[in-house]
Parts: sequence; structure tokens; C-alpha cells
Amino acid sequence: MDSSVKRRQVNKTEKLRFEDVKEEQSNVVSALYNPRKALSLSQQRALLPAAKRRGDVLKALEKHRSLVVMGSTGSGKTTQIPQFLMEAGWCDGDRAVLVTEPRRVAAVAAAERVAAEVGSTVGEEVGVAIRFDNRTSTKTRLVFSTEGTALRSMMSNPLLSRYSVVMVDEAHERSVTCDLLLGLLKKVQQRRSDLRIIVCSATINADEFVTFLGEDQTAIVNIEGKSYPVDVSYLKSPCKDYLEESLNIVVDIHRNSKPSSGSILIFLSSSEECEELTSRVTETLGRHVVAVPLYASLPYDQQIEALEPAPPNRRKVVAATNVAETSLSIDGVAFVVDTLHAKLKSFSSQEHVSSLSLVPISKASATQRAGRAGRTRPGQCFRCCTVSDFSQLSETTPPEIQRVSLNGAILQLKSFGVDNIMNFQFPSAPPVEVVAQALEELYNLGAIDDDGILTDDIGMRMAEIPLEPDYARCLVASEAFGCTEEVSEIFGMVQSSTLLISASASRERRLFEAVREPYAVAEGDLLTYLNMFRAYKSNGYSSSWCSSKRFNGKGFKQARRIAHNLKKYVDRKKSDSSLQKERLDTRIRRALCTGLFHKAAFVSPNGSYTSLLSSLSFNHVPLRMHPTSVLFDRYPKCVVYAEAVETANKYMRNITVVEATWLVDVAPALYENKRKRALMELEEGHEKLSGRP
DNA sequence: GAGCACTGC
Repeated sequence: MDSSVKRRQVNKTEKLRFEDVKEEQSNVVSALYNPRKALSLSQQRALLPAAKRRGDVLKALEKHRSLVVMGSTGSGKTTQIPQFLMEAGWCDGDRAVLVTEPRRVAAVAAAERVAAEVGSTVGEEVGVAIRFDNRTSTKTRLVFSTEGTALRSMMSNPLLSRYSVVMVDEAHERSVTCDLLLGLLKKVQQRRSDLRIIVCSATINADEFVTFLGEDQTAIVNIEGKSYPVDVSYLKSPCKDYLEESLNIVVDIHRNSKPSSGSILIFLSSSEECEELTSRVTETLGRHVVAVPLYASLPYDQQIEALEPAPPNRRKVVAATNVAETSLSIDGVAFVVDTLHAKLKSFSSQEHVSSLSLVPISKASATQRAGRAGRTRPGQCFRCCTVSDFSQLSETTPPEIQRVSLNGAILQLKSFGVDNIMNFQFPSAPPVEVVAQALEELYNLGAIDDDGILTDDIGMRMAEIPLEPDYARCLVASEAFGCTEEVSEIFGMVQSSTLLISASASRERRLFEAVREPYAVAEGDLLTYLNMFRAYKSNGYSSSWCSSKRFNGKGFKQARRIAHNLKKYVDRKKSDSSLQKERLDTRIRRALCTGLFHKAAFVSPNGSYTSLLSSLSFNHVPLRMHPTSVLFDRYPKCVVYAEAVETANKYMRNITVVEATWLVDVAPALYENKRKRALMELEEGHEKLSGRP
């Protein structure tokens, strides 16, 4: 055995068991590529671990208002529990059962599977309701939906009156939407004692849901899968470079076991690391292995390649990001190498700056990652840290609601009539200062009044629009300025922006700029997007035109669909004739100013930018134009930006040139008084700047 | 002159 293997201490005290998911599709891709034929559907159903718990689930719901189901994906709970409920009469009369999933593919896959099992097709007894794909009818009794669509459907049906049971699947992932949904469901249950709530969660998080739903009225059912053991080993001494260490481990595994013993999956934190490790593994082990990267922004055909089984007599090595932890599963993995790191989003509410930082993962995540080795056979997991370092990791990842901007979440709660946010029972309370900041910004946007109540003309409408509050405010403002069409198209493009340029071109900076250059305008990135969309439109929305310009047809198609959807929320006839004297591009930029004024910045003599809201604080950090902006190197005096990100510096992205006076027009309370002096100082600064070469 | 985990309405 290689010396570096001996260096590692194999710790057999920690044996994990994970379910066999052969019987169930946990994602669409494997469903498409591994159609199963051998067993009949009813035979397969009977073999699922969930079948053994049928009686327990139904009994629990007779006696309790809520149920927490423990067990990870693959036990059959997603597809079987809804059918148990239907068979037991929970869908009799006009009643129905709602099941929510965090991701679209999961909702569609579950609906298709269940429809097949009941001998029907999606849209009849079993339906799916996700954005841009609603296949439900009056006959539908089981509705599979994303969390986002379920929440939105509560806007028109706040008591969910049709549903006897709501099942929140994969609740341990704890998205903001999931937390809002759970909080609202608990409120609905206070009004509707007949409503049953089922929360499905990984074992480690089950307790917190029981506490949240009320211990005295919540039952617990554990659905264990058929499982294979996973041996977990740790390093004897800490490693300095986890990339280097993971390469060594891969080499050890490869040299000490046959290729047929299974594929190796390495968890890394970024696409860049995945690419690097892939090429280093190939360099080191040559033709004996097929090493491939796997991350979400990888082109579709390369993702499929990563998920396919290994060719005969060669070992497959997949270097993946978090996408392989929950969204995609790879068949035939027997070894997991975990670097125990990930990029996590954090947000500074004061500065509107979000950043992605490299952090150690939680024990819960590490358990989930290890489980990827034991899906179809006994597996091994190698963690790139010592046992004692591992014990220092936090138990679970903080829920998203404690890490992100809450403007959107609070706007939605207000639209559900939750006027006192501080009294709302969140599964996990968000930071008070982030809530306060969100309330202040919603007030400044005109979405809530002095009493914190949603305004009819602005706030109510913003809540209906499927965009972040800032963007939704721009869209509402576009009516008066007579540019609803243009602003809808701009935000369709912004939402799809990462998909717009073909993958090969977007990796090369010069090519990226060349592709966009013919459409670039001096008014900034958002108007450049509009210009691109118009060209697409005047060429008949043609995908071959997209490819001829090295644009990504899929991205433009999505932009078109979102733009089309957004237009339904605005009324182009509402334009204010007194505002129509100005040029169209000016009116568009004024509409954008109306929603984005919190994110305005003024140029400083040294060429950096100062955010107007932080300009009075002593420790403000200057902002820079992101090098991908069409305005890079052009130093316009005053801009608004759609987003700020922090990496090596703080950068503004998706920038629009505006006039400072427009800011005072749209947000007098904010800019006229207390910021006026700062504005003037900045103005003077600019006078000096304009003398520069 | 950058370097971006992942979802979703």
C-alpha cells in the first residue's frame, strides 16, 4: 500500500447507512437515461421502503395535525405517500393533495412517475404546476409543484381551501421560499384545523421541524431505505492544500482498487477547481481514467457526459461542485472524496453587496455528500481533514433566510396580510437588522405606507410581479413613462443574462466582448440588453440568427418567455402624457431609476465610485465598474446598478447611466435632505475629475 | 482590467 494511504487513519466508528435508490428516479436525467423495464410498476412500488410505512403514515395523520417524515431521497416517500393519501380517501370529493419540491425537475419527475403508477398521464388525476408549465385540471387530485409556485398560488387562495394535505418535500434544504411556506402553512392551520401538514426532511433536521410544528400535535415517521454502508476515513494530520490532497487520495484509490469497483466523486467548491483537478487527474493517471468536471453552468451535453456510466475497464472520476450534493446524482459512485468546502452566499444589507465566500461545510452537508458513495453498493468516503477538525464543523448550514436580502420575502409576507413581521413565526428567525433594512427600503420604494401596510397602487402590484422588489418597482414605473414593453424585455434579459452568450465565447474575454460589441450603447448594460433583444426580435426570434451571432439561443428564448410573462402584469395604456416629451431611452432610464435608486453611485476623482447611501458613513468602501460592463473605462458621473458583488474588490454590475436630479425626483426623502451635501461634494469631485486626460 | 456555489417566481 502507498505510504500516503497509511498516513490516513481509517475510522470505522462512523458507519453511515444510505438508501438504495435503484427503485426510484430522483432526477429527470437518470429517468431519461435508465428506463427500467424488468419489473411491473406495482411490483416496484411494493418493494419500496415507503410501502412498509404506509400504515404508520396514515395512522399518524388520523391522530395528528402534522407529520414529520425522516429519510433521504430514494426511500420512495415522494412518490408513495401522495398515493397512500389518495387511496385512503384524502382526495375524496373535491379535495386534493399538494406536494412541493425545491426544484422544477424534481416536481416534473415525481408527477410523471406517479401518473405512470396510477395508469394515467400528467394533467389528469396527477398534475404538475410550475412556472411556464401548468398541467392540472378539475380532475387533478395530486398536484406536484415547486415551492415558489405553491407560495404564489397562495396569493389567490390563501387558505389553500382545496387541499386536505400539503406535503413539503426536502424541507431540510431550507430555502427562503420553503421557510415562508412553512410559516404560512402553520398560520393556515390555525384557521383550518382540518389541514394536515407533512414535512419531509433528512434525519438530522427532523427535530427542529417537530418543535416548529408543535410537539404535542406532530407525529414522526422514519422511512429507512434499503441501504449500503459507507466507511468514512479522515486524515491523520491536517492538509495544507485540499486540492493537492484530494488528487493524492484519488491516485491512491485508483492504484489500490480495480476500475470496476466504482467511480470516484470529488466535492470541490468552484468550477475553476473542478477544471483544474480534472486536468491534473488526467495528467497523473492518463488513459486509465476518464476524468470529467461537473458544475451547474457546464453546457448540457457535458453534464450528461459526467452522469453517464464509465466505459468498460476505465475508471470514471467526476470533479463536482455542490450541484452533485442535491440536484444531480451520478450512478455507480463507490468513492467520495470530500474537500469539505463550498462557496456560500452572504449579503450585507447596508451596502447592498453580496459576496460568495469559501467556507467549510456543515456536518449535515458532509453526511449528504458521503451518502453519494452508498447509493448502489457499499462505499467509502475520504474526508480531507482530521477527526478533530471535523468535530469543529457546525452541525447544519445556516438557513438561507439568515444569509440573504429579505426585501422580497417581506414584500410577499405583507401581501399575505402579515403586517407585523416581528410576530411572524419563522422556522428560523432572520436577523432583526436585515428585516429593519428591508422595511425601510420597501417604504422608500413606496411599497408600504407609514403604518407598514402594503400600498394598493404600488406595493400590492409589486408583490404580484415575479421579480425582485427593486426590479418590480421599475416595471410598475414603466407604465407612467410609457415603456412597459422595453422594461419587461430588459428584465427578461437580466434574468437570463448568464445564459445569453454561447458557452465557448463567454469563457474567452475578447470573444465575449466581440459578440456583444455591435449592440453596446453608452447608456449602459441594461440598455445594451434591450438593444440585443430588439435585434433578436427583428430577426423573428430566430435561434439560427442567435447562433450566427454566437449568442445562446436557449438564453434568448428564456428572456423572451420571461418578458412575455412580465408584460401581463403591466398596463401600457396607463402612460402619463406629461412624461412623454422626453426621448424613449431617457424615459426607460427614469423608470429604472425609480426602482434602483438605492443602488446609485457617483464617480470619485480617482475613478472609483461611491454608493450614495454609504457616502455619509466613515468606513465606506469604494465600488468599481465590473470589467464586463459596457461602461468599463468610461467613468459616467452618476449610475444606478442592478447588483453589487464583492470578490477582490467591490464591483457594480448591470449598470445604467442616470442624472443625479432623477434620483432626487424619485426619492426626495432619501436624497434631497440628508444626502444633499454628500451629493454636492461628489459633484465637486467630478468637476476635478473631468479635467483628467 | 474578473474569476461567479445553487435554486426559483
